Amino acid sequence: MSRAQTRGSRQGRAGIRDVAAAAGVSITTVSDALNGKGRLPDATRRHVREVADRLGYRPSAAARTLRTGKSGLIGLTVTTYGDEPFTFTEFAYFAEMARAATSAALARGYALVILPATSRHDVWSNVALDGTVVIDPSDHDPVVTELVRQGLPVVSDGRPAGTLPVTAWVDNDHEAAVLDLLDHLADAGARRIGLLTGTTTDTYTRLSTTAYLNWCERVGQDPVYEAYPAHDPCAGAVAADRLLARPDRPDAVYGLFDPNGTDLLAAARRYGLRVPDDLLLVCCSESTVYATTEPPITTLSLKPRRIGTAVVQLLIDAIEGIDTDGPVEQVIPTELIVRTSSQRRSPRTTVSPPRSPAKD
Amino acid sequence: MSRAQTRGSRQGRAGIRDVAAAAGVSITTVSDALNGKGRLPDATRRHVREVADRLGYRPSAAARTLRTGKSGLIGLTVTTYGDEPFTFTEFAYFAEMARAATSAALARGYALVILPATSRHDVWSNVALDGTVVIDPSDHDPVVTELVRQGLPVVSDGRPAGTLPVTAWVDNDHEAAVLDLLDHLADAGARRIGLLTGTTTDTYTRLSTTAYLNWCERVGQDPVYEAYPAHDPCAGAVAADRLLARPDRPDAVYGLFDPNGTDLLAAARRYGLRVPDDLLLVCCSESTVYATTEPPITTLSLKPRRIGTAVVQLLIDAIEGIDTDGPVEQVIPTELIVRTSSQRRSPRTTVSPPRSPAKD
DNA sequence: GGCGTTGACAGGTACGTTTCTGCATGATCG
DNA sequence: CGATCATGCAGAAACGTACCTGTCAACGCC
Repeated sequence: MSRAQTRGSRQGRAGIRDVAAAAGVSITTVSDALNGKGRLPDATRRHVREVADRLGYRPSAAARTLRTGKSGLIGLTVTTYGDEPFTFTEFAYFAEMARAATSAALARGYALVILPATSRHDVWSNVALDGTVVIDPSDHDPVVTELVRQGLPVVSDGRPAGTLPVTAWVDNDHEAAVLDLLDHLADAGARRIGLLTGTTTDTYTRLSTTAYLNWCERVGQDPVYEAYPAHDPCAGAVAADRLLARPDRPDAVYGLFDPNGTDLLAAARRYGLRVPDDLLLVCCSESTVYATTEPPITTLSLKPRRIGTAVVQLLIDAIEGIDTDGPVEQVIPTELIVRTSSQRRSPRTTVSPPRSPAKD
Repeated sequence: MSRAQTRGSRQGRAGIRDVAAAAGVSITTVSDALNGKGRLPDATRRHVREVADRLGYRPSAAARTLRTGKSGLIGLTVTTYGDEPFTFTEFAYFAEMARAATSAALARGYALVILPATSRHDVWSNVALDGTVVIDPSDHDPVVTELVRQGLPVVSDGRPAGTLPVTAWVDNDHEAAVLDLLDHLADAGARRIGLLTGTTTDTYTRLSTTAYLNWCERVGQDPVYEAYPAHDPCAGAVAADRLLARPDRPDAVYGLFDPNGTDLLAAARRYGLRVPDDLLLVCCSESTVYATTEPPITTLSLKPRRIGTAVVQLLIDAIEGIDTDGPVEQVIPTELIVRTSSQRRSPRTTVSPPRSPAKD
């Protein structure tokens, strides 16, 4: 059996060799013609392209990756709780962030691979990545360390704690956001502001909580807060209830996590507290449901779409060698979407307008 | 410069050659030792493994893929609206489905790549896929056709319309779900049930709408419905308002899309309609916020987690050659989560319990 | 003691690209 | 008119792995 026969009879996809043979040119010419490289007359280029189309030729991604060292794939690392990737409470944030990141990556010719932040590197080593986005990495994340050791650029969503050697990071200014928000509540007449926070040690929770404690110290208020494991969807409702059941019940509450708004609203109803008259409410959320709750709830948006886009842009810049020295930092402003729940004297009982389309 | 020097001085990752040299064995032995193949004494196996660890050896995914023809990557195709992948209204469903799919894939050693359902195959051909999950493919989806032509298994979430040659599909029985739901509303005393539906032609919308029309014909009710472009987050609120503003205002409404619950609730408040006394409400949603709205809203869950898991299992089965003839079909039962909004006479004013953890 | 048999490894090829190098051919120029 | 040079293309060497095909020793068997 000759080589030619072997080639010719290959079932499945046509290779670059087949195209070369069919077009009567060399492999080099085919590669150059299709990739727009080399010095070829337009006639040859067109001819090759046409033959390739006719044969339904698709270059092998694996071979290209092996040869060039670039796969066009970006890892999207999500924290896992138990067996499941990403937490329930992060849904809206994660979905929006991932959506923007996917979109930004595709626009630049990259695709996203969802990977868990487990240290089992058997999954990681099975996929050729050009770089990785890490969401809220822990202090000395072994995955990040390993990736950086391999020379891969790593950009984190969330300020890296400790000496984590990321290529770049994007984050909000969580302290400023919380302080601003607490001032807003105080302006609306809050005397004792409570906090619904998490027991986890991630950067977001930590920064937000210390910002709250600092604010309390500054204005001379005793901290009133309940912490619960944020990845447990039930625990939030229980913690909200506990917070409002305290003898030193707060007259305003900020909830750090997405579902806290409905949790707190339900708890307030149980205790006969009117919002915003007896209790001011704000929570950090990307969900649009809070525009149509009764009453609509003020939310703090972390702008996940801008974060997702920024993270991917920085990563691809690093991949494509737009080098900078030292980690690049980018701070995305938050947005406080003020609704009825945080305005003590509602100006008038307005008809709540339809949700806004959430443009950016 | 000798070859050995070239190898030795290679910056970056160590290759299988380096491991073989350092361990004093051949490349074959290293490959066999690490992959658990061949006939090697345990001593050699351990030795090779240890040397590989010491050198920080990670096999090249690209080379492995090129050699074996398997990449361990599964495409997750999402419909795009404009530039953005997946729609806003699908958030909770998509997030849960993707979460389950990711988890199931990882458990079997595969990773998910998010890809848009655009026909621009330049993105597709840049990544080596072992198979693809397609969410709600359109009638003669060119992407699906192309993938199948390449011999890749394709499993769709949603019954394929027309003669789309998918390997397998998973879906709910949407007709049965809608009929069941409408019966439930009728049992609760509804005399005229309205529908909030979409203008898109995807299978879900189409099947659900025709099921509604059939039901109306069967019980002799005039259909009362409003259709709107489901991918526009504002249009839902407007359509909900329009539906309740009609002269033949329904006394019960089913909303096909996730945000319809809050949209309808807000509209009902504008018109002074009490839920469930004046208006019964059900919507199709995976969101847990409907457990804590005022009143809690009955939802139809499509069980996206079970769908995501099933889709991935079927796909990997096909990839790994557990062949079957003809497309495999799997129907996942829906679940009607009955809450206050669809019970005309609420048995007693219960304290609404904390959200359930949504186990499956 | 010749002979299949089996264990333990080495050599070499193929996977399908990209790209470096090289070789003709004709054009340009001093 | 020979030297130089751009042009258009072909050959072949990688990229790093997996696996098929040996080879060589030791070993039991009649």
